[in-house]
Amino acid sequence: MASNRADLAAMMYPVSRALMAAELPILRTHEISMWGYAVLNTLVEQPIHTQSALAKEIGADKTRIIPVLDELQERALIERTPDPDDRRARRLAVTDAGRALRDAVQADIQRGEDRLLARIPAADRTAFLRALALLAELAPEEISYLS
Amino acid sequence: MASNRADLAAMMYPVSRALMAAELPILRTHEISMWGYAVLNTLVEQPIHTQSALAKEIGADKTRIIPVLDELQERALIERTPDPDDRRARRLAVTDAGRALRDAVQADIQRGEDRLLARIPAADRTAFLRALALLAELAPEEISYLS
DNA sequence: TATTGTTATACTCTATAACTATA
DNA sequence: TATAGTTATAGAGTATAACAATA
Repeated sequence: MASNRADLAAMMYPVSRALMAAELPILRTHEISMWGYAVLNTLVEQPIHTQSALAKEIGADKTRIIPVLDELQERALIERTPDPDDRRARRLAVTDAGRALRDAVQADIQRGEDRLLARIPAADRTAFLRALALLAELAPEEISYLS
Repeated sequence: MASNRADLAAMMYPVSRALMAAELPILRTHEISMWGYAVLNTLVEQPIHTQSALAKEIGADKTRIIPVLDELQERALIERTPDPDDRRARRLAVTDAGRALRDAVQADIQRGEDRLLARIPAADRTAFLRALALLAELAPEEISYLS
């Protein structure tokens, strides 16, 4: 199968680092951090019932997102409401302002990404995005070379 | 263009993290670090005339690869020879043993990767690899959303 | 006994500063 | 004055341990 290609990780990791770096100026313009944006992006899909679940969803440690959630809440971009069914937990939901901010950020980011994707021949571009989406939907545990 | 897709970085970064994590057990088996493997991979392509150039090539700081080079040299996987034309510099080249090790490691890694790639429909797979290789060959500076 | 959220702490990785020797 | 290689140090980012409240 492999016709003398470079390792996948060796190709993908530097590219994804560069993609993240390219997002930073945009995020700064909107005064939000990478983790903050990741949280908004996740909560836009659906509210989440515990902070632990959110942390797991975005691949972060539960202790690491606490300052992020604190700031998002202060800025009224998310709501943390005590769960009446489990008084330990705090339900998380994005506010209208949070949704608007994430939409604005994403529009800027994807505008830049589209210019980059334009370098890929149209015939390959959709297949690339389809394959990438497929890989991204795999659970991390499914990406293993053992067994 | 974008038909409601996730951000590129949001898709690629977790995947590349998982790919790197999947390599670790293989690297451990061959008793080499990720950076050590990256160095061998680069030197297999061509010898390099300064450590700074090597560091830049693999996206590392020049101070960070020194212990890596020390160990590779101790294990006779690379050679560091003083450059007669510039006595500050040390030319870097992979040895036969180094080349053999990198070939063995790469075979193991790509065997695992091929199993992963098999999940992608064949019609998309080659286009995916072609597009990924194209992005990987861009200089990091070319991946920018400004201008 | 286990889990949620939290704080404080330790650890890892990475970049910066400062040095010697050459150019 | 600038660069190659090196060392030691500082910083950012991340994970671990321990705690109170609740299940």
